[in-house]
Amino acid sequence: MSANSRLTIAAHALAWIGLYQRQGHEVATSEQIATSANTNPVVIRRLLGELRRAGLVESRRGVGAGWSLARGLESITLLDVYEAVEPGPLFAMHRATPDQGCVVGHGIQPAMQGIYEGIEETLRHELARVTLEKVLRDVLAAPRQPL
Amino acid sequence: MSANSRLTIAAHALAWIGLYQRQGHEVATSEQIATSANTNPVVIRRLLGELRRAGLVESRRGVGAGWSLARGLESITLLDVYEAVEPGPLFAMHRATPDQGCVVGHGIQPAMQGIYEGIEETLRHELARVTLEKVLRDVLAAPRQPL
DNA sequence: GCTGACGTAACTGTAATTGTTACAGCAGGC
DNA sequence: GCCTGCTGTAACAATTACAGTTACGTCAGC
Repeated sequence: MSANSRLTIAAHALAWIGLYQRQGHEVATSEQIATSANTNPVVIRRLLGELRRAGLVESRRGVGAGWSLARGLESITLLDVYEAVEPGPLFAMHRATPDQGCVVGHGIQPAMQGIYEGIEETLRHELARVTLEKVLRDVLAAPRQPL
Repeated sequence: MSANSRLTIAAHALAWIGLYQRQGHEVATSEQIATSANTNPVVIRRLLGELRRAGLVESRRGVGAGWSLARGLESITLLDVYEAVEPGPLFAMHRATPDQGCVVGHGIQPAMQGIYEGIEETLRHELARVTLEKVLRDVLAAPRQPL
């Protein structure tokens, strides 16, 4: 489907900020997060900007600038992140509108629309069941690399 | 997500063939289906080729060539079509592997992997609940355009 | 051998994602 | 009042996938 990594990177960033704050720091910089995620700081700032628009994080400017959580990790779900970061639907319709003179061409879009809506609703429900708190817990539960 | 229309077009093609066969015809051509879906016959042949590999349709060559269902519409589910037509996962991991020296960078991929697997399993379950028979029923239930 | 459609390669256009550079703007410290 | 470090955002390149299109070899029945 040519899936993208936006949800993954956004969850990574939130988990990173959350852990960093638990260690006593006030704000995290896009530079630090980008290093952990092995990507470019601008990519992180873009994603965090969308999360801020959704009210999940806050940013400070000036000296001592950076990013902090607007809500606790336990109150943020993957659905919140998904909706902030993925605008479009899961499945697309025909590019060109099908032949309306054909029975199938005429009825296929409303039919699939209805089916897709139900499926996306289920997906949302599943995403809503996973909090970022659980994500961080799973992250920390990963087996340590033996040196 | 940059969603594609492959599942939609494949379902369209199967519903079209199914209806056409119920009207007494033996095989449908990619040309006819492409006209209904308002796309190119090659696009249809490519998709139907994948459905054939999955055992959902059959094709004849030579004179009187075309496509026919290998199984009844009531025994084909959207999951069958989805698996035939969409190879990859729903969500992607990081492009570059994250910093393994960072706790989050190290644990994020197994954590998200596990979460994503559960979600995709639910998606599959939902897709499996919809038969192509139901799709065709919904298609035919669409309100007629008044002339 | 003629015909009509499949099977598939090859190429193009378009769009999305990601990475990257560049630079203006802000806020606190000196 | 200027310096500094980071945000905010524009702009562009590289890569990739999807969809559309053309072209042509292949097959099977007449």
